[in-house]
Amino acid sequence: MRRVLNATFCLIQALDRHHRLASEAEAELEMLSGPTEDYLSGDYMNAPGTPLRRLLVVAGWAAEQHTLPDGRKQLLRLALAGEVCGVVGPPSESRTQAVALTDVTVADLSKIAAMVRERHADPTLLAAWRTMEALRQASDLRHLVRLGSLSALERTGNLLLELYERSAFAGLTRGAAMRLPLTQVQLAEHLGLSTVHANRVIQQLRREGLIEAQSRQVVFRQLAALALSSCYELGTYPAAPPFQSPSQVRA
Amino acid sequence: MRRVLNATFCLIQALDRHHRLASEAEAELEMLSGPTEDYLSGDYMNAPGTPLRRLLVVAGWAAEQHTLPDGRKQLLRLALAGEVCGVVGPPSESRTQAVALTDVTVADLSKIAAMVRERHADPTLLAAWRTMEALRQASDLRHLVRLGSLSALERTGNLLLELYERSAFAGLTRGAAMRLPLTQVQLAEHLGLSTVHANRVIQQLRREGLIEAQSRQVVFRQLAALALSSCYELGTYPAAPPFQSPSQVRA
DNA sequence: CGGGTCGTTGAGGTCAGTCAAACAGAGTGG
DNA sequence: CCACTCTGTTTGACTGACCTCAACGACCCG
Repeated sequence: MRRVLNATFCLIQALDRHHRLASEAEAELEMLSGPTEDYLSGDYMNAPGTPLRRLLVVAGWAAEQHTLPDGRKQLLRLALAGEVCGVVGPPSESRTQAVALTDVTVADLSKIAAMVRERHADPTLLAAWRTMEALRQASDLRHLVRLGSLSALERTGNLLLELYERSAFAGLTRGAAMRLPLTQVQLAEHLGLSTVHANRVIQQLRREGLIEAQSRQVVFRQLAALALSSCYELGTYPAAPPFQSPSQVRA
Repeated sequence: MRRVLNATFCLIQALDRHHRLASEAEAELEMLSGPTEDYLSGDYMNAPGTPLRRLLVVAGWAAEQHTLPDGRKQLLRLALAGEVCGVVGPPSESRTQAVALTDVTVADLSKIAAMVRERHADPTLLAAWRTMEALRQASDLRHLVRLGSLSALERTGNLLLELYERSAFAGLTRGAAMRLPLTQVQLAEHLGLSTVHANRVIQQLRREGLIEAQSRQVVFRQLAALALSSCYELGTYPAAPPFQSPSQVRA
């Protein structure tokens, strides 16, 4: 019971950050939000063969993963707390799965997504939902640029900065510090690098004094310098969250 | 006047392929579709600083292009006739522009997009629109996999095959032949390769007897073999168009 | 203690980028 | 008609970024 409340609350929080919700919208969300599900790091979160559901990440990190016939894996989109995981087009190829990158708690948004699609939702909810999707799309495009045009070093710094801004938006940073519970293997799979090379790149960022990285946490030492050398435009992401109530307490 | 009709007709055709339109939907489209615009190869199609409009490509090829501070360019999404160009998230960074890859005729879909967003549209139109957007998203993800996980050779073959299926869907192929009016420079910018290497890769595909490429046209000699060696899953794209009236006459 | 994952390091190979130059075709102007 | 330019393709030689293979250390947990 506690969990259901948490999911609803987290969802309202997340959407409200994108667009101020009317109380009617909050009521709708409370009615429709289902129970949460827990997964362990590495678990697949969709039944094999079924199309991906839309899952709100309540706590932890998740991603969509594409597996090639020969076993190569590509992490397509990372989703941190407050973001949505598991939206793909209709081909819904069986090679694409939603996977838990850490131990994770998620909530199924299928019903809400359907409601939004059918337009039976509060206008403020629609607006928030749309903004959220637009941001996700922008994030996709940024990653296309990363993979297509940037060197390994730029790519890595660039991604870290985006994750930092997204974390900040979700109220998950403290100063220049950000939790980053991903393994280097996972980072490499997202960045299109070998794990060995990803490791070396991270070390170089450290050596150059741009970041400190240790025990699932990254501290940015020179944000502006890193942004410059990584071709990242700071401030692109909607800035600081409007205001954060003492909410985001860890479950 | 002739042109306006063409744009409307092309739009109806394109949407109808995704989801059978009711006649009410067609009426709505006829009311809202604006005049077409012509651009020359290389032109930017949005006024600088303004957010990208949604443009239906009536004839020719277009793309969204991201330019890095140091001048590197990345073609994000290709749009061929019947597809939409110019959708990006709200950051709408000034570095992203809609560009004509060939001489091109487009129609502004802003009004229709707004109508769809506000839900004042026929249900079949909404469904068609949604399917179209989903396909575009799926295409984005495929390209992420290409750039992140595939070698230059696989990447190129894979892209060609996707373009082939998309062309076929739009009724623009004849047998195993497809028009491909892109320069190798443009292909390279989309594939994240140098033009020199893109050229060598294309030659290798030719040498291996997988394709014939010449004068803006590609002929696939061994579709299945190419798909296998390029990690492309044939048939992922909605198959042949329902039926093509003698419509797609070149303007 | 053994076995697991994760991070780290070294040596060597290869894929793909850079630089440079030459060639082909289309359009232009004399 | 022939230079002439411009864009696009092609080729060669060289360089370097990144990958592969392999092994090792740190840490956690049973």
